[in-house]
Amino acid sequence: MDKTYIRAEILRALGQPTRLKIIDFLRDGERCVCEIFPAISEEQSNTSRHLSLMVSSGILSRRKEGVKIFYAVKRPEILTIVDLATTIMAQEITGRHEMLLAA
Amino acid sequence: MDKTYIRAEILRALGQPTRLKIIDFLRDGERCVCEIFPAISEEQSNTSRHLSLMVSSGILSRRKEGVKIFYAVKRPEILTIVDLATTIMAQEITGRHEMLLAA
DNA sequence: TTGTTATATGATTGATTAGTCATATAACAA
DNA sequence: TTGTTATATGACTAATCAATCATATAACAA
Repeated sequence: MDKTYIRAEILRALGQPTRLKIIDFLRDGERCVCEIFPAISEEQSNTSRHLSLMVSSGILSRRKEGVKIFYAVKRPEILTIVDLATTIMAQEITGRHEMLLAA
Repeated sequence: MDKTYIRAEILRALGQPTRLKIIDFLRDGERCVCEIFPAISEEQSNTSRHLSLMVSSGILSRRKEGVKIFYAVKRPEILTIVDLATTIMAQEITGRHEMLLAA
């Protein structure tokens, strides 16, 4: 129940390439596993594990409909965080580029 | 140079309890290692490793002054991300609480 | 019922990680 | 010079992680 630990868990859940690919794919709305894993070119079982991890970290929501399970980004703040990471990445790349030019 | 991988690296650097404690301590401005490690109750060597990791991930900046090395949060977006994670955590806790009440 | 599709999970492997202890380096003071 | 303080790093360990393969479960169709 440590708050630092819970915050870290949320951010750690976002900090993995396969999971980021899933989140990017879910930007347009909910999708079932059968749509997600071919879209990100990962195995079904691996995709399923990452989806479960993100549900238990509070990143994704899960909805069952017949045989299919639909996943969606649970809160808009998630996408804001990912977008801010993109901003930081862009600034880093610019910065490193300028360092190279100056050298 | 994969962009998904770089974004993941930034978020992963934020998603660890000891590193979150460091970032929280650096909210008020730059601090040297000798101030940081007692404040977060971690070993000097462990703290130094986490600081180096965050510098190479683009999270912190490093400034040398005599014997001391001062670290600071490199970009305001970093703190925004951490604050959003706190918001998500609060919503998660509220949600789980309501589920308990409803059960 | 049997077959098919969608998803989850046990068992395993190799890689990465956080943390510790001891030591190295570097800057400055006396 | 010697001593002291601040920081970084090599070597190591135990724990966690991502990915894979095979298999289990669950829902529905024929």
